[in-house]
Amino acid sequence: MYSIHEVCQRTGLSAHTLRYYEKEQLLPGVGRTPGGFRQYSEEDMETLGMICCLKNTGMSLQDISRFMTLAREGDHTLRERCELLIRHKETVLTRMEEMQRHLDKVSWKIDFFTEKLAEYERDQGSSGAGPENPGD
Amino acid sequence: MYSIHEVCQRTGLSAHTLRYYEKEQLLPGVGRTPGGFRQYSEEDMETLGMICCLKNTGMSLQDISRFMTLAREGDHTLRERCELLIRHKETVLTRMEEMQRHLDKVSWKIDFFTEKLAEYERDQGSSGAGPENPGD
DNA sequence: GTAAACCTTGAAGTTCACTCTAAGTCAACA
DNA sequence: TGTTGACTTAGAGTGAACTTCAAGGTTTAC
Repeated sequence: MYSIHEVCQRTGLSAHTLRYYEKEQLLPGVGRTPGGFRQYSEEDMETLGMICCLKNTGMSLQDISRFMTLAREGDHTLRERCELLIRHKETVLTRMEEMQRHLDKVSWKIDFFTEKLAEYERDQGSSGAGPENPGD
Repeated sequence: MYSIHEVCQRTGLSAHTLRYYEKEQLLPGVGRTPGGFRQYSEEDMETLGMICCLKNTGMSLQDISRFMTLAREGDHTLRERCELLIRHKETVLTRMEEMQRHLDKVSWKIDFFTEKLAEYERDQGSSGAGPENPGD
């Protein structure tokens, strides 16, 4: 059993965020001490691991909530969850390929700017104050 | 010269978004017809290309706005812009590597769920209504 | 036993990137 | 000349994912 503070340290999520996730049905029904403090079980920690996994690959909290609702319904939703994960993986792969293409464009721009910069500094050097280390 | 409608078609951005970008200083000073309608020049289109390039690689509109302000200041900001782009590229590469790691985790989860599903369906098949194609 | 640190709740506030609304203007066509 | 329909503006609204606040209850260390 872990306090909210321990869970923060293990997951990197803030206490605020953990309470928010509970409210939003991503991880409902977390246990309480007699005093009313949250107590996370080993199973809760595993669920949180899955939540972070999905969140880190860009799934919306709403979709994660739906996935977790299915998980709570039991093994008869295994096929649905499996298919959902496979579709999600494909989405992420597509997104990464797109990102690579966009990044290629940024690389071209860098080449273009580097060339333009070299030209500009050559002009500055010949007509202006001169290079800082002429005899280097 | 392009009307806002033509720019929408060429960039995939909505008219609302184009006006918003103008207001937010990403692309200020777009020309007007005598009647007050926006007229985008060839140069504006190039700037928009750069904006989309940065946006598509996840740069915030605030940072894009800063970049565009530098661009308007002239060639003496070339070095700064070049360095900025290089740093951005590194950030994106790091983000993509992280994403790949997170995606690997999703893949493991899929394997795990696939196995669990096979087990579950085997159990269902032996104790329940039986497979749908017993003689296949 | 009391003070400081930490927890609880519900609700309001924040940031980002749009997106929509209202009220009015402009252009093209019958 | 009138009527569509696309354009203009300022400003309000939206949704996602938190984040902060206020007011109070619980633990723990001295």
